[in-house]
Amino acid sequence: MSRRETILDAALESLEADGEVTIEGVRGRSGASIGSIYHHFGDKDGILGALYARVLGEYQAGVLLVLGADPNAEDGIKDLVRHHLRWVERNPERALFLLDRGAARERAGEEVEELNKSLFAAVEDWIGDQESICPMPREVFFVSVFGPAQALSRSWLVHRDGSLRAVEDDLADAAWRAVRSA
Amino acid sequence: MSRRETILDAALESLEADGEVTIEGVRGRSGASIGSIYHHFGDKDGILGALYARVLGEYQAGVLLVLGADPNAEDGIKDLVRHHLRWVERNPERALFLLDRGAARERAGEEVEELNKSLFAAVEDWIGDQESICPMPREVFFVSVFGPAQALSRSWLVHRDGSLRAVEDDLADAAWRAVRSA
Amino acid sequence: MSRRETILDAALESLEADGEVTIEGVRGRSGASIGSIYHHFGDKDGILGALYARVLGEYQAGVLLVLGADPNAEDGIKDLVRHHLRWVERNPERALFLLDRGAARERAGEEVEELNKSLFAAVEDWIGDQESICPMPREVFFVSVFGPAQALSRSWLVHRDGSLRAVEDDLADAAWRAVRSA
Amino acid sequence: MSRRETILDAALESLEADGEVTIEGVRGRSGASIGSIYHHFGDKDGILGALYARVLGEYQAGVLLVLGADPNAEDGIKDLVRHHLRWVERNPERALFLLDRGAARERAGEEVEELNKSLFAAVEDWIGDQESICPMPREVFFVSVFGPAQALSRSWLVHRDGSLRAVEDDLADAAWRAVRSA
DNA sequence: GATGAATGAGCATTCATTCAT
DNA sequence: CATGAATGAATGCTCATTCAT
Repeated sequence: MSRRETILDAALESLEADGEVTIEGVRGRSGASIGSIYHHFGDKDGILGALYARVLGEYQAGVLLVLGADPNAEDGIKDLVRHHLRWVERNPERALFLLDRGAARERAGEEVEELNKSLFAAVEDWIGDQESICPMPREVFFVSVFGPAQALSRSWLVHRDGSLRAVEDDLADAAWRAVRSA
Repeated sequence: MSRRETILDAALESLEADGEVTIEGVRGRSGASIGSIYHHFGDKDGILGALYARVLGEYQAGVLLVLGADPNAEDGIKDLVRHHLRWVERNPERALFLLDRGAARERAGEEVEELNKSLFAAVEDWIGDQESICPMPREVFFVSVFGPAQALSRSWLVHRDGSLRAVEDDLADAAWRAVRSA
Repeated sequence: MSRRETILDAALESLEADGEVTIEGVRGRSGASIGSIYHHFGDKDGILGALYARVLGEYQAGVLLVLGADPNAEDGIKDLVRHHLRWVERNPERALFLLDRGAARERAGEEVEELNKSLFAAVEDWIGDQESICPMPREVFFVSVFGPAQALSRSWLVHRDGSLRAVEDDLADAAWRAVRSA
Repeated sequence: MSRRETILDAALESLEADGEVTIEGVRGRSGASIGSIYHHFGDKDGILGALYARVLGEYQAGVLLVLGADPNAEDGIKDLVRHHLRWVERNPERALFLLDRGAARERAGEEVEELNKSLFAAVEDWIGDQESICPMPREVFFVSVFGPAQALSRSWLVHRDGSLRAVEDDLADAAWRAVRSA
């Protein structure tokens, strides 16, 4: 594995262990020198950006897996919501990172743009012009499907009581109602 | 105005100006000494908590105003969504603070509990057992109504391009579809 | 002695011992904490500026002493040159600091302005409209008197071979010739 | 152009652009690798020394040009002063480098020794035993001619207000007075 | 000759917090 | 209630230099 990857792994470990990423944490866990870290990432934002891209990629891989099964509209929407909740519950620190770091996203730049673009494309490809989906602006569609799950995830990430499983069907149903036609 | 209020005002100014709250920033803007600040708030979390309570109170006052008109279910839900989007657009820094500081909420403790409790009560009072609302767990209802608006707000707060006005009706419609019965 | 003065003393010690001023050096020698240093001076430039003002003040005190004797033009000019060379030889590190830190002067700001202003005033007060001084722009007068001594000092500060005493009379004579009338 | 020259050019660009020379700056501007830079110059002082020699050579070339016209003592002295001021005004960054880096001169070693030796020789060759020059130690003669111009240049380099042209005749006159006999 | 990944000591700075007056 | 000097752990970052390929 390349040094760059090793450092990024260490950054992820830092995130999971400490809830934040510090250069010292990355150095200690990666075994790389400070200089080497800066050689590969420029500055801390460089690490955060690369990390954001990686974690986002992992999350989106799950989304693409859902779509890969080519479900009908209702099943797809509901599965997306369930996938979101389960991924958050299994990866709480990564979820917090993705949810909180609007800033890191900026720096991630191109790579994240690419990821989002291809995800959007995949989703729209899947929905196509299904009549069962109520026509609405794209961003409204996205936040209608994922917004409630994100809000619930955020709340759970802070309190961590109970399991998101208990409400995933209710939330999936609500998301489907929000976007279905008629 | 009491010293305590003056300091809290300064904290808010700091937040709007710097996007964050530091003791030094509050000191400079309030004219109070560091010692005085600690005397009144104990520690930084004390300030953040009080600030959270104040800003949340401002936001909720708008919500209560919407409910005060005692609208029917559909109009109420849609107005809540519109109110959310408009408040965010008018108060971007406060919105960011409310959206990002799940942590501050913890420390705000009692005061915020009270606020939320009375808001929840007001909302449930208003909804009552209206048949036009699909039965679902309370938290699912809340995130279904506010979650999409929050997600869209967050995205807008990062990019700030265009106006949220353009999509508020679409979003209000979707929220209503999500929670209405059949 | 005030903490501020103690820190400034330590900065001077650092300068003499290491030829440069570092925060760590000042901390170690002053016994003050890093925080205290920053409390009093804001940042490193703040220390450098204050130090510049202090050292400049020391140097100028000697100049004022020369003028205080109210010598005639020729003796005064020559004494100023000799004072310069002797002060440099006795205070090589401070001289280097004064000679090299055009930058620090900037930050010293007001205090240095005051010092220079009052020195200029004292010098012009002394020269008055003596006919034995050739009329010339003020800055030309100053660099004609001090410039050669500064250039020689700088060279000596780098090599430190021999003593400046050996040439002080020649230099004093040349300075006098440069500014005397006819 | 040889790699060595390319690197030296880049160092000069770095100097003019950043006011300092860093390996990274040189690398970026030269296109050479870090390893290559070290291969050619040994260490940073090696670059600084070579740069010092080059810039000094450029400056001295102008001096030699003045002397090449074989002027009488008065015209020569005055032209040297004027040449100095004009060169500084046209090459402020190089002038700062030459004026400030007594240290670099050390490391420049032989090459600079040669340059200075031949310049000194040229100057003494020109002055010869002209009776119009007041007898004085060589170093006193040099600083009497160039010292005031250097001091004025240094001041101008910091503030950069106005033009040195305005005082060049006054300064040339003063320099001539300083070294002429009787 | 050329490359660039790796090194790590060293540096300035931030900031929440304490406490004697 | 108010003041502000003092604290010091922690952080991000720079930069000359080495060396295996």
